[in-house]
Amino acid sequence: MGRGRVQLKRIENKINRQVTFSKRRAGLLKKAHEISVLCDAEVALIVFSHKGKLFEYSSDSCMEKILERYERYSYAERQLVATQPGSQANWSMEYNRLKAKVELLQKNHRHYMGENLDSLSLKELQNLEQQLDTALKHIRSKKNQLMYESISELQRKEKAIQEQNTMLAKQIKEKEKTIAQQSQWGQQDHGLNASPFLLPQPHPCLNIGGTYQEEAPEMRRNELDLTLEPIYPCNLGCFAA
Amino acid sequence: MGRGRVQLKRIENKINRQVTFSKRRAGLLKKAHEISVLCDAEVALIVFSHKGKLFEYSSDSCMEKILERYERYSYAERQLVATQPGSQANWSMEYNRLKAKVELLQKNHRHYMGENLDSLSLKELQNLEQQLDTALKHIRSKKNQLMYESISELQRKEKAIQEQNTMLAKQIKEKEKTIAQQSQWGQQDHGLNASPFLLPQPHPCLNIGGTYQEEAPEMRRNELDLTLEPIYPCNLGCFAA
DNA sequence: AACTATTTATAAGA
DNA sequence: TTCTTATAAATAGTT
Repeated sequence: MGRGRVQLKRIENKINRQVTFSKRRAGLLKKAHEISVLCDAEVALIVFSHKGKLFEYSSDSCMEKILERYERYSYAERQLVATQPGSQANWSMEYNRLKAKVELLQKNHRHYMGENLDSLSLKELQNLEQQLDTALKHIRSKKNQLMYESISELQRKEKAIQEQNTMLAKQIKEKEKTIAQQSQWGQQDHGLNASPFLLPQPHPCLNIGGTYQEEAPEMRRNELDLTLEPIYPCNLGCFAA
Repeated sequence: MGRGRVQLKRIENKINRQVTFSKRRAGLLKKAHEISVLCDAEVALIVFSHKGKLFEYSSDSCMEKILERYERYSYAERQLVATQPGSQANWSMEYNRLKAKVELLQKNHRHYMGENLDSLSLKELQNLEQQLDTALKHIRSKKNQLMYESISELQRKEKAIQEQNTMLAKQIKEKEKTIAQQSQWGQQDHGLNASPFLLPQPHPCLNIGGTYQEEAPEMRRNELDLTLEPIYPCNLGCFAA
């Protein structure tokens, strides 16, 4: 794409290569992100430049999680390190123990993901089903709780702001009244700027009748923005230990 | 790129999402390959579809190599392991890596069990919910499959036994006929116990008309005992270490 | 699985 | 490096 057709071979000009790398890298990362969002896929992308610099992208679940899932999938089982003599014996044992643990956990995890079910009996499947069902209930309950909390919090804030608005509007009315009275009395006093708390925001309220003030909260409730997350997912910082 | 501008958000239509995934995946893999060739870069790309299918690309040096390089890079970056003297450095690093893996897996597992949900964000909860939902569907599908197989097997057996019954009943009728004939002819022969294949079970069939024989399999199909499992679920033997 | 009207990506130039 | 622009590629919607 660009002014000329491009041959699929290493760009020999160093500058050109660097520039192309820069541009295409950006494009590649962008596309990786797009497919992950559009198609709800889990994507991990790792790029080492010719000079060895690392660039990476991973969709919301963090890189380590994805790589782990990958390793589970393509188990190019690495050979267990042969037991070694002397002081390393303990290490080796401990290491193997951990490794077995990991394998067991991964196997279970696969089952919890609904994968590799062929090895399970009907009974085991029933157990698994029940467990996941329970888990799902907990998760949904927690999710609902969070959402309700968000809504409550937003409503609380909204109410507070609304009250502030009302108060400010009242202040303005009083000021206007005072001004009107002063005008009636034909006095030349300059009281226009004597309102120290007057903020710019409340101005629109001047045009609002009393009943609209009542309706506003209901009207706005349906417009609450529940997109609590930023558009660009950031890594969860897992696996930091 | 295409006939319409595209919003960067999950495509809700399942068919559309699948098609787009297919197309964009091809594009992404192609671009990954191009940048690796054009710019002499090392690229690893892992994509899990929404359904959990794996697609991957890695430039000439194989995936495992790149992932290893990645882990080395990111571990070095985080200065996870204090540099240790002598030959134990590698062991220690590897050991800690595994340990972290175990912790991560255990944490995940708890989430999959619907526990320790307080640390999760709304978005993470949503992801988890969806994943469990999918898993549950797979599990239930597998369970149903097993149950249907059980039913088929039982029906097959039932039919075989029924046929045997019919045959035996026929034999008995013939014997009775013979006996009746012998009686008619006034012979005193004791042929009552002369039927070596007579079993106690088939007796009820003697009272059954020919048409009922046809209906019986259908009638009984609904009485199949499907309580194949004991009520008490047992653990899957996970994580005994 | 093909077909296109469009949008995007990007090579080359500044 | 960054911006611009002409053009190649990718792809969304359609058939």
